[in-house]
Amino acid sequence: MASPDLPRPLRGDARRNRELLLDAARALFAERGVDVAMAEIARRAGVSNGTLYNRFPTRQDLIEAVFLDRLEKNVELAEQARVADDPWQGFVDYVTGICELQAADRGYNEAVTRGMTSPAAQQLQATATAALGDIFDRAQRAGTLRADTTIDDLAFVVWGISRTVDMTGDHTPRLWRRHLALLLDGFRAAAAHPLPEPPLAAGQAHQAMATD
Amino acid sequence: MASPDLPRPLRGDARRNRELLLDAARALFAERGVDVAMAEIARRAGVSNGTLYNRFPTRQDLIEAVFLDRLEKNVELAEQARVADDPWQGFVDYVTGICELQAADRGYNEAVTRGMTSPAAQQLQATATAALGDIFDRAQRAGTLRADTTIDDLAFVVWGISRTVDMTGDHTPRLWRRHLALLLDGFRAAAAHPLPEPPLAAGQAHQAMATD
DNA sequence: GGATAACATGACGATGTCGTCAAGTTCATA
DNA sequence: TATGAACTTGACGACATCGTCATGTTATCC
Repeated sequence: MASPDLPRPLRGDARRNRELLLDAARALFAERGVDVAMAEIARRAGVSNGTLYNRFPTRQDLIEAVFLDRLEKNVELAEQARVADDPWQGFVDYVTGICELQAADRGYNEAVTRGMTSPAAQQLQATATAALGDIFDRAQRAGTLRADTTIDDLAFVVWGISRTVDMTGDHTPRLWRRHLALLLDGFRAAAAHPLPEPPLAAGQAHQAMATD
Repeated sequence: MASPDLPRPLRGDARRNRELLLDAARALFAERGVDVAMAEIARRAGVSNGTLYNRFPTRQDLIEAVFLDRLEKNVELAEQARVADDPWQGFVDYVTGICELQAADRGYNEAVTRGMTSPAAQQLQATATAALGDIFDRAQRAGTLRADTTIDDLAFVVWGISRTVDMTGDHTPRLWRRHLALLLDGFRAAAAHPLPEPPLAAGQAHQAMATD
């Protein structure tokens, strides 16, 4: 049957409209979050809402298409941090990097929270998780990162910083760095006091915070 | 002329319906947040939506009526912590207490975030803020709480924990205590590394996090 | 340059929420 | 117990968003 399951390529106008929609969605997601009205995205892109639904049948499809490159950026950050000269500095740089992604785009954290289910996204997340494991191991073996933490504890950082960005981003756009500095001091081995609860199990963390 | 500006007392049935509405709203706010549909609150209370709007013309009125007693609880926690034997323990107890309030009631943090504008609420917030100032001073003078933090930095704790509760409360209801422990370790003087940004100005913090 | 599949359009019905109001009912007072 | 004010009711119009679909248009291929 000569059927390679490749989807046939889009027609020229359809491809152009797809790009216009992605641009519009990217901008609106960044400033107002991923729950903006679909009709508004279409209007901003200069196409009808019918076209929007033709290209992206569900909001989730649109979200995943928009944020795939942010996931790639995330992986890139992790790869750099994994080979940093100073293990602790690598850890700090990575964490700071993903927080910067969030500070720059209100929709990013919402998208990751919702979960990215496309195969491409899953793959990137797996890669980032693996690299993050190395980053953690190195920093813990160096004795700077406290030994009783897990990569799943980074969910606290991501969640907390995104909330601070939501609350203060408009008015004091750099304040989240203060929040992060306080949090990071709590991750130092020198600061360690016993933790009262076990960390999130790996599966739960993945479900809840995806990869970043 | 002979006009004490006291509002006349409600009629018996109206008073009863008011209580039914408050009970219904309290329960729904706690489990689903303060944005539940007004009609659903009325239905749960067993009255018509018209009655709901008669008693509480705006959602904000209802929210403030529901959460006033939580603010009182907050003040109570602060008064206790202010006279604790160990200043650091007092600080920890207070912070843990307000986090417990949030963990028990999804609506509480939303309500405070939105701001409580009634005179009674404002007064309670002012009292709590004053007590919190003392708690901070004592713990800093004792040398356990790092000196470069401000009461406004507690906003980070409140915001972060509420987010963690939102994300994990259903599945791992005690996990937020781990998050809090990590945060508190970052507030210890022994852990202090320089902070990159100045704290929120007092006015902004009040606006943003109210009193807790 | 014509035929056809791919695509775009925007009006539409469905759904959910809000706050109001005219009409009916109940409480409180004398 | 009768009267008027206080209160309750639930239907209603306004609004916003969603996803669909019949119709009209455009690109692509022979």
